Amino acid sequence: MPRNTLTADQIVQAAIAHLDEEGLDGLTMRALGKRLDVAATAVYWHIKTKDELVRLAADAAWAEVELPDPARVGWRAAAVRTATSSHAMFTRHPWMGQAFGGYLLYGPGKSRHDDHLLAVYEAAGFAPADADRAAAAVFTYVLGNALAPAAMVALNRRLAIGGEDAARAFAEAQENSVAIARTFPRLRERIDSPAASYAGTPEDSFELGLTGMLDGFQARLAAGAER
Amino acid sequence: MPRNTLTADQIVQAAIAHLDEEGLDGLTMRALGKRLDVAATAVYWHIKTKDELVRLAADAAWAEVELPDPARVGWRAAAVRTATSSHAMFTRHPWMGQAFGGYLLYGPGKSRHDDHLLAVYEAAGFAPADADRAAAAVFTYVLGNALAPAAMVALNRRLAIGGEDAARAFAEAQENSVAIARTFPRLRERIDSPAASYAGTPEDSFELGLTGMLDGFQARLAAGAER
DNA sequence: CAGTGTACTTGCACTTAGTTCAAGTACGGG
DNA sequence: CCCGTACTTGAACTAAGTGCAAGTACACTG
Repeated sequence: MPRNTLTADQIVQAAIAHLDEEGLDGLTMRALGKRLDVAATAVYWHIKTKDELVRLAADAAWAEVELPDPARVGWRAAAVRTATSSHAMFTRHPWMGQAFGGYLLYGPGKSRHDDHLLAVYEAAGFAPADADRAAAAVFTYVLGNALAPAAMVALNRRLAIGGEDAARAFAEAQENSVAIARTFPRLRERIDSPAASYAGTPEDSFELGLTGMLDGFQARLAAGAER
Repeated sequence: MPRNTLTADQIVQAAIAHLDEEGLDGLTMRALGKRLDVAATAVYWHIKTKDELVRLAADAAWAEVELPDPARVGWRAAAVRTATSSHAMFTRHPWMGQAFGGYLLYGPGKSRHDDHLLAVYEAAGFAPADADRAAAAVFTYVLGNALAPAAMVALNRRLAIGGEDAARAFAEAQENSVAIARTFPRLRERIDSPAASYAGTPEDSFELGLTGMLDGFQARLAAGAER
């Protein structure tokens, strides 16, 4: 093995730094090569494609997020902290807001966030379906907020996705369009399992998450509080 | 003026059809030209760039959304309908989930959704700050959910944004990262106006929107309802 | 110490996609 | 019949992802 040799980890760290500084569009293989003082194509020995590189960078970025213990701080505080720390991660790495769209579905076990968020509500004694909906609602709220900084970066820029088998993926997307719950590994497990006791449809999840929010607003309205 | 001539509207309609069928990545100028039975570069006489074309397509797609009258159906029903119809639009046009990130900031007065959503809560008698937060929370919830179908399309694909002046946009993005409220024209107007009575910070908006949701969940938890 | 295989690294080149531009073309008006 | 305006075209430039054949350097073996 040569001595001063590239490693996949070096590449991922350099990619994160580059993404943070230049944004998702700033990450070109040639630019990354320049940063590593290496030919652009040298990266391809260690990493299959640019997509995989971004995914690895996203994995590494998620690992930075500190997740609270719901048993110690209570479910409300845990939910808020989970949401805010995740949001802080999105703020620190704005490219994640864009990349996470694809990252969501890169496979189960990749993100600790979904499992943890669900556990928060389960620990509080929510009925399974309600825990699912609450976790999904909070996460999509964070994700929606995370898109704001990403949108600012995207201002006056170009957004593009590329790949093959568009028609099939498209059909699948429409079929599952409302089912963000399915994109969380443990929720998917529960939903797809034959023994699952999950009774709600994806539409239920969306509607009830929304009405859950409205209940909260109504309480504030009733209290007439101008905070 | 020649007889069988392209129009900007024809191009936009073709672009929407193409985006719906092939996704954001499927829209290449050459493919669009083929669909219009015209050279790819003919489009450039009518439309400045591909970015502008996507923006025009997004404008046209938003125009399809039916928005309810809060005075007639009540604010809760109006909020749900606004959210669901907007979500349906994102489902019908999954590329919007990606494109909207940039679309959000293309300028004020482009989307009816934000104004309408705010009006819903104002009509219900919410305090201004609470109305802002509720509108922002609901919208980000929809937006987060909308990202799920987009994510499915993005599966195994590539996400990229391109453009210039990255550093400045990036700094601006970080500064305003939590302020999704600012991305809504009327909210921005209220926040930036010297006479504004809006007292909350963007962080307040995020935290209070979140706790508003949690209040709703708590009510459901207390009711012990397994719906 | 010489040889050899493995683990990289490199430059070249191919491809796709956005965009520009000089050169056309067609149609309405005079 | 001519001419100008309003388009349309094909060639070409650029940037970026990626494959490939060829090279290089290090560790290990004998």
